Amino acid sequence: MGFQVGEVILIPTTIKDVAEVAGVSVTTVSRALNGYSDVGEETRRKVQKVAEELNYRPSAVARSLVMKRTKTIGLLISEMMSDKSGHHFTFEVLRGLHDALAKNGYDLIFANTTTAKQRLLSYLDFCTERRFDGVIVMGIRLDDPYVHEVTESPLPSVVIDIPLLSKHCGYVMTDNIHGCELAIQHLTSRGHRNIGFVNGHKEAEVSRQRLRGYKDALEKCGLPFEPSLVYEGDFSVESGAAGLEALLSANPDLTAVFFASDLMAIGALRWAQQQGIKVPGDVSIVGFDNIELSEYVTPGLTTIHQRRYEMGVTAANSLVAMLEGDMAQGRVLPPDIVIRGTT
Amino acid sequence: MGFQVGEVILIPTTIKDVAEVAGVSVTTVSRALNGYSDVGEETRRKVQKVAEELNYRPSAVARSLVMKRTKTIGLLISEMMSDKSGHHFTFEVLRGLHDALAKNGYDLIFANTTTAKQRLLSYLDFCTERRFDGVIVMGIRLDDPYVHEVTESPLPSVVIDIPLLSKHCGYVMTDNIHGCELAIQHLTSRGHRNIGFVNGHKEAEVSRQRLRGYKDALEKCGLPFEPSLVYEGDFSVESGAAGLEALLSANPDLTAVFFASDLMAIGALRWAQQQGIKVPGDVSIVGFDNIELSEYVTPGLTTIHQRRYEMGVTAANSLVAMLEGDMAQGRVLPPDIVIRGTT
DNA sequence: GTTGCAAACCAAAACGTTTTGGTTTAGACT
DNA sequence: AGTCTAAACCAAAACGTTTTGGTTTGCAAC
Repeated sequence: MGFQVGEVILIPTTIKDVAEVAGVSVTTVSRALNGYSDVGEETRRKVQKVAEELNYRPSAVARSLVMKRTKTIGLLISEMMSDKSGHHFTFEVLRGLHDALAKNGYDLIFANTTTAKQRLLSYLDFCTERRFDGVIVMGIRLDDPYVHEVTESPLPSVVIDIPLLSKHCGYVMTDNIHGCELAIQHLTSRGHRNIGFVNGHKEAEVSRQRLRGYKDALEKCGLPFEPSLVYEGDFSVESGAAGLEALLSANPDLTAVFFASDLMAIGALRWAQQQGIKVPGDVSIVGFDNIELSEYVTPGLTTIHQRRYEMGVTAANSLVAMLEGDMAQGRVLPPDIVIRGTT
Repeated sequence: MGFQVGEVILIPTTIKDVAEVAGVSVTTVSRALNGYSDVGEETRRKVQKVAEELNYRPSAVARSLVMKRTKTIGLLISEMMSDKSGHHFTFEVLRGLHDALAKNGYDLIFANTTTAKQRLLSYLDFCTERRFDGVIVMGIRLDDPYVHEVTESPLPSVVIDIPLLSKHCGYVMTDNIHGCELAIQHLTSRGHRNIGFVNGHKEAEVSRQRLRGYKDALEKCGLPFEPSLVYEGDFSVESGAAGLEALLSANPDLTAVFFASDLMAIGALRWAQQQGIKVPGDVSIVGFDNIELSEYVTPGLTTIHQRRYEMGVTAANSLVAMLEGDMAQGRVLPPDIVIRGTT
């Protein structure tokens, strides 16, 4: 008897123990500790004292079973966001999620997509086994079939960076269209007319949006859209360098390039410096994300800031609201432009 | 009846449902699905088929209650590691932890130290309520009283970066002494004789070790230890700059400085460049950690690499081993030196 | 035609809570 | 003296599993 972990046996006090010592029923202990009104003041104090003395901690497991809610939220992250370079974006969102969830009494359980694969379960099955109250979905590729199983299920979910809205599925994302507009406007205001664009891979919804934003912004500024000015990268440092090289050789009169991620912009910046191309002298560079790195490269990277911590908080609060009966919502956060040395 | 989340009611199939449809007892369903031998082949197939059809997923909650183990590991991180700059170190360790735990069927639950504070519980009480099977402790200040409550309790734990070893508490850390030796040896091999040291705050065990390592290495190289060559920072970018400034003004003949973290080294590097001090021309810089950033600053930062992902994996495996009855262990991982442009 | 044994199955207890639907007691009102 | 009500308490059911200690059946061995 007791809680078996390894060779050790932990024996946490149960409500029964408290009841016996206090000389009342378990019902009374439960109701006394949970603040119900049908227990006498004296009895309540007695129970509290005994519970304190025995160091009683109600089992979340037992409670979850009978209450039919676990107060746990699953965090579904794809490798895309949890790989070696994922931290720049992911970590801050995570902090926001955690802080807001903790404030509401929920715990966050990691369940990156390998967890499920390890156990040969679909994400949804995994969530069902663990009886999560809700799920946060993050960095999922549009072509991942399992993710839709989750977002379409009745399990309440909030998706980050894909605008999926249904009865049980809300989302949070940055206003990418406006972000691109800020970037292009800034470049044109500095006199640039030939502005290239290096996008992320097209399995990401944000890539679609940013391409659209780039086009819209050009139009707004009265510039023509030129397909040869667009390069499809994959968000990585390497593809940024490759993108700049490709665009420059195809368009020698290019004077500025907008990148769909800071990591790509930084890759391009390094490549340019190695090639003796001056930034911003020969070519100006604007990134997207405002990761911490962008402040520390030389020259500092001009970029579009995403409120990552706030995205986490918003997603968490949105999910909690759904769990309390609110409608699912889509929330779009405004970006800001941060002007540094590359423009 | 059913699982209540918000207004929605999810009704997962239970073992009872499967039993009824398959026309057997719940005992048989349980034993059939869990591979026991006292169930006929035909019955087993029948049960499996029905379970599949009804999409049955055994409740981890109910199972935890009766099995007296939750297959969950708590992750205790202090603000120190989960603040805005924490990701450089924390995220990789996290990945290692998660990957290794998932492989063993354990889930990782975030419980940064604010979680507990929010709920007015000690960390240990929080762990007890959630009935974690074990805990990973990370980035805790030496002077945090609650952490010792955890590591001294019978709850199996593995601490990262503090050498606490007892019956139920193991640890994983980098060989800081050797790391410092690598750094100092590298600097002396380049002819430096006056080598300063900017340490982290002294509430961190790693700071103590790195100071010791710095001293030992000087001695090994036949150089005298000079207290005025040591500055106590706090691991932050700002304190790195302040450290370099202070050391330089107190010791004009300084030619190299070793920093206890990359973040501080980078702060110093930026400050130096702003002041027109050439790196590595006027002063050489070595950091510690090898965070991703250190590769991208200009010039690239020479630093001591910590195997962060491996630390996570090692800690996780160590904890799992303890849960299976092994002794708690202390494991020390070797550092490497990464030579880049600042030396 | 017992006895013994293995194979296949099952009823019930246990895990630690919350909640439902009571019962008991004491005092107030007729 | 009887009825009603409110306050204080409690027994038992429920949650969904695993496990213990069986029982039943059929067949081989004597």
